[in-house]
Amino acid sequence: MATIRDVSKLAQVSVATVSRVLNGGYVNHETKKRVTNAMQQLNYKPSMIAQSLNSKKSKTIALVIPNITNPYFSNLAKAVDDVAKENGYKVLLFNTDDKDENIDYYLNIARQKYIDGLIMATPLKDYKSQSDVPIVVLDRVKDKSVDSVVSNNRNGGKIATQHLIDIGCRKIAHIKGTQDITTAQERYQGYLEVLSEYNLINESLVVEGNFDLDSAKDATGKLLLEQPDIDGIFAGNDLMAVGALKAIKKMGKRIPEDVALIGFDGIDFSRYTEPELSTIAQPIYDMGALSTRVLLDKINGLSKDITFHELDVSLIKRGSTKRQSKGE
Amino acid sequence: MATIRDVSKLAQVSVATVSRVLNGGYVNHETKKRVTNAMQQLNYKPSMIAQSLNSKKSKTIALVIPNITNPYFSNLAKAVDDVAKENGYKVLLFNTDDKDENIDYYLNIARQKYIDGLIMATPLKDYKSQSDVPIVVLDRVKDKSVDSVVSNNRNGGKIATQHLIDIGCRKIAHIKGTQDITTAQERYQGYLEVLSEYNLINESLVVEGNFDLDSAKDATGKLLLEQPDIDGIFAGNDLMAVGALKAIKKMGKRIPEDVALIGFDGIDFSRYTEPELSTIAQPIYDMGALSTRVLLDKINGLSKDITFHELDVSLIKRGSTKRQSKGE
DNA sequence: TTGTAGGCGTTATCAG
DNA sequence: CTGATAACGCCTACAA
Repeated sequence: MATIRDVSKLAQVSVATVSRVLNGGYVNHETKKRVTNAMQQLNYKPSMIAQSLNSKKSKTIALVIPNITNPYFSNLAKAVDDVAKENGYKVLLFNTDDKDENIDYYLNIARQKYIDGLIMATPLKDYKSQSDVPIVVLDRVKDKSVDSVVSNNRNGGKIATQHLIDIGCRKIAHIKGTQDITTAQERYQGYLEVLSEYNLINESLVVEGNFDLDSAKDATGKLLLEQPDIDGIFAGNDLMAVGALKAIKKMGKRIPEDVALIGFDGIDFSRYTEPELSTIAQPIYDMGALSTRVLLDKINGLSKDITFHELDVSLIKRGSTKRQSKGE
Repeated sequence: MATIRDVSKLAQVSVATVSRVLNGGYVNHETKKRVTNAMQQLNYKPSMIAQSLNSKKSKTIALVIPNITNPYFSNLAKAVDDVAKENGYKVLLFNTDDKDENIDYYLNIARQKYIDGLIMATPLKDYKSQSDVPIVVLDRVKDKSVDSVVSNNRNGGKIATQHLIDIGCRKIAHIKGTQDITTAQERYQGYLEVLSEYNLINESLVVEGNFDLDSAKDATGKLLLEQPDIDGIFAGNDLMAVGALKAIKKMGKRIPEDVALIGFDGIDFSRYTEPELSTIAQPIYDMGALSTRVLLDKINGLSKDITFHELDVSLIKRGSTKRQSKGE
């Protein structure tokens, strides 16, 4: 590993000069050429570690997510990585495994490695942002003391529910997500709001799932057994919608003829089912990209004040809600 | 940010002593207590960057994958992260975006950041492993000069094909993956081997997909149009199997009655389809975990020689191949 | 335009 | 058992 000193010797200049050609300072054209030649001969690349030690910056950001295996988060990661790369930043992956308790562990590592900033996409309640590194959070509105990027979940819940009503559903169930997660609350809120407009609210139509397939499958199975006349289901996310779909089919009901079904997220695999799932698409990639940009701006001091971005969701109509507009 | 010097002052000892309590050297019990107290008061955490500068190690490994969005790789990433975390290592994410040309870029970053080792899960042809950092590759057998972890793709191809035969298929098509990828070649090989045993080989039954859904859907559509009597399809991976499934259904054929279908990988979503997909499951998590362990052993000098691990795949029978053992 | 020297935070060596 | 001090590789005044 060639060091700056090796280069300086070979080029017969001081290390300061080498450093200058590296970072763009005043340096004579000729000597500059000598230096770059030397660098190439030695295949010299500056040690980012040494640079970090005195700049206290690392040109890397950390992405904190509960589970990279979840398509929602892997898509997010892709976006973050893309934007980071564009700007010469690296991405350290912090997969919390849904263990929010360990958040301090990650925060400490961030400090110790001079991580320049964090993107937190974990549904963490509240952590005292005692840390001094810039942070952007996703999907958390509670505390407006942090920069955040969210999508309009409440509105999404409304759109989904309204869509079910539009295609003729009158007994609409909701498989809600874990309620300590704000996004789940909001989607539920949206659902309630629309139903109340139509005087269709019925508490027994709401069950809670775990944001995963199996919990939703079970819940839906029971629900359908108790109330066979349910004609529409809004699932809190796509994964649960798949679970619901399986339960519905298992009972011998047809989708969408007997029960219409809509999910939330707009994950790729919502297209894999039969029928394909209608869903409320979140601009996942955009959210990841935007939060990264916001973070980088923070890091580079381009933006000083706390920002709050809310992105729009959109309805994707597919087979699972495609009816011959029976009713209105 | 408290430094070791701050601690040393507060505890009234030299930095050397602080360093000793940190790394476990001889130090008097009393003074040790003073030091740890000081550390706590100051909320001192050693700078990993400074440590790295000294040791030329970073306690972080890099994971190089083509696309984190692909469930295969995100599951891999999870495994790598788990094992790394267990051992106090961090994971830097290198998402190549299928651009293998940039591999040098990543290799350089690795050098410049004193990355301790790399896990390469990209279907790269060959790169001169001129780098001196330990590397473990996944899914590449060509060159046995590198440590590698693979699964038995050829055998998987055989098992899949044999299974189709066992349930009575006689005209078995194969949607193979891009053939510059060794794993795709091997699966294809396995397919051919079994068919040749039964004298069932027919070149017109093989088409190439792009490892993604849509390409496979198109390919299968055409294939089925030309040869309506195909009664079994082995897809090169699960994603393509989903594509095939859609094409089959679109033609009004039943699965598995008219056409049986089997995929490869064992990705979660192979359960989301209707019927659920039979598949050859790779021990993805195990592969990721194992390769990480191999890498860490390399890093810590516990293993000096080049190792080659081949893991077994397993047949998962599900709805898409469930027949009333018609025929043999 | 170029060189010298001090500092970034730790660890390791070598005396005491 | 403890304390100076030199490295690690780079950047940045400060001088020249």
